[in-house]
Amino acid sequence: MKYSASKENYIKAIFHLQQEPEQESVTTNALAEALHTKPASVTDMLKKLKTQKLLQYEKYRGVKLTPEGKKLAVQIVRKHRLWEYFLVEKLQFGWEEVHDIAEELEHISSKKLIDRLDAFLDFPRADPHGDPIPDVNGKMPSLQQSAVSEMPVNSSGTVNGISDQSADMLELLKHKNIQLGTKLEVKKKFEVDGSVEIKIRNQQPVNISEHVAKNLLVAYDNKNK
Amino acid sequence: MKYSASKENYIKAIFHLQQEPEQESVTTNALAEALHTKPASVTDMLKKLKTQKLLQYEKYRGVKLTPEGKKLAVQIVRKHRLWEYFLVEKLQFGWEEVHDIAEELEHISSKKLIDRLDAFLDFPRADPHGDPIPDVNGKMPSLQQSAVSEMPVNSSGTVNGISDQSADMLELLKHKNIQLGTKLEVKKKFEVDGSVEIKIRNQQPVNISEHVAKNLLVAYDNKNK
DNA sequence: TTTTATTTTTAGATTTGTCTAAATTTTAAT
DNA sequence: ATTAAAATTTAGACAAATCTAAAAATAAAA
Repeated sequence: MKYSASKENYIKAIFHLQQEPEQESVTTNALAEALHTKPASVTDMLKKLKTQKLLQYEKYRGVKLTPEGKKLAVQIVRKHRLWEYFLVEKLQFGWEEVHDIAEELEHISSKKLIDRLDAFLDFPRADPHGDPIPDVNGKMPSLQQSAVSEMPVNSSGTVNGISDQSADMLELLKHKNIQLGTKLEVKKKFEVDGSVEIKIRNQQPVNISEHVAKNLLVAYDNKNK
Repeated sequence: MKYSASKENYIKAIFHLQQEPEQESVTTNALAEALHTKPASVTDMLKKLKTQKLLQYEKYRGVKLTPEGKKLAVQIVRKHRLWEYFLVEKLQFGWEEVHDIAEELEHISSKKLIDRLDAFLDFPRADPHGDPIPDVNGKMPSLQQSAVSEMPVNSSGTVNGISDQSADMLELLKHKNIQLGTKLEVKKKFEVDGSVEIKIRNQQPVNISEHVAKNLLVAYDNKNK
């Protein structure tokens, strides 16, 4: 079955909103906001998606994906994240630039394309933002991921994401030579201000502030590149 | 300026039909056929594209791209062919499978993406079908390309395209171990039946029929991978 | 528990791209 | 030079996805 880009966007948005804890059913207004559209448009579309069995919807009662809808959502997320990984890893894009492009690429329909891309990229487990990439069967890898601030002294890991994607943050990281895939080791943690001293291979140890340490995500289990 | 996938398809189709020799202006029916749509729809669209200054159109008089329209067309062709090259070269697709996927990918809007892709692929000059890929500025490389049948004895070149894309032909080539990028040398030419004996590195010389020789295209000048 | 405010839905329009059927224009043929 | 055939355009409709404004339902507040 093939769905329009617009429908896929609705399914994806519902999926993401559903993830939020204790967020059983998704509200019309929330969807409208997420999709930069108007509540009336959302109602219209929900009715269409319901007839396609992608979601459960009772008027005024909010919406929930059916298993089928969820399956579709996961496939879209898979595409989105694989393309993001490709853009950063192979085409040298910055983490911050890839979202919008992936937003378009995720609607390319060929399943074979995406599976081949997956293999070409050597089956990455997380995208450049540190979010897990579902495998061919839609299974999400359980990432052993944590912020640098949570790591014990002398432990090491590989940068695989960053939660604060602000320009300032990226600027700082670039300056400190930290990027996706950078292997680092925690040398010292300062309780006073929450700052952390880290060492990157072949470089002098550097100090990062609490803010940075909390927003720099590291994988310490998976061979994520 | 951004145009819908549909509009881009019209522009591309007109561009290709225009290429045909002595084909000054393109006809409504020809366009309808090329786009698998109805003449009435074409008329409607031409009126819209005219107001956007992409083409010259007088009713009943056929249509021609303006310089602006041509520029757009070339950009689309560039995208299409680069993606095809990517699919074959990096994702191991067969020549015959890539067209439809590239047909979708060519509408992804980011110019930066396509320029990065170009660099990543090392600026290929021809797509898997042997058609030239326009460069960043829209300039078509002049390919020194010819059919194997036209090559002098003892000359060599690299397979960069094939005109007969039939399943049978591809089957035969696969069997003979000939693929995109294969380097070959012409050993002998038989006038009787037009067949040619060629040698591929590390292999015994093989004989190909006149038909194959005429449809197997080889680059003997450009470093086309 | 009324009343008020918020959320959601309906009704009716709009835009884009398409279609069929009928009318018009051009081209080809007698 | 007419007439017949082919190509093209117009007119009117339709599906998808969106919108605004108004109505209805639910939730919150007095």
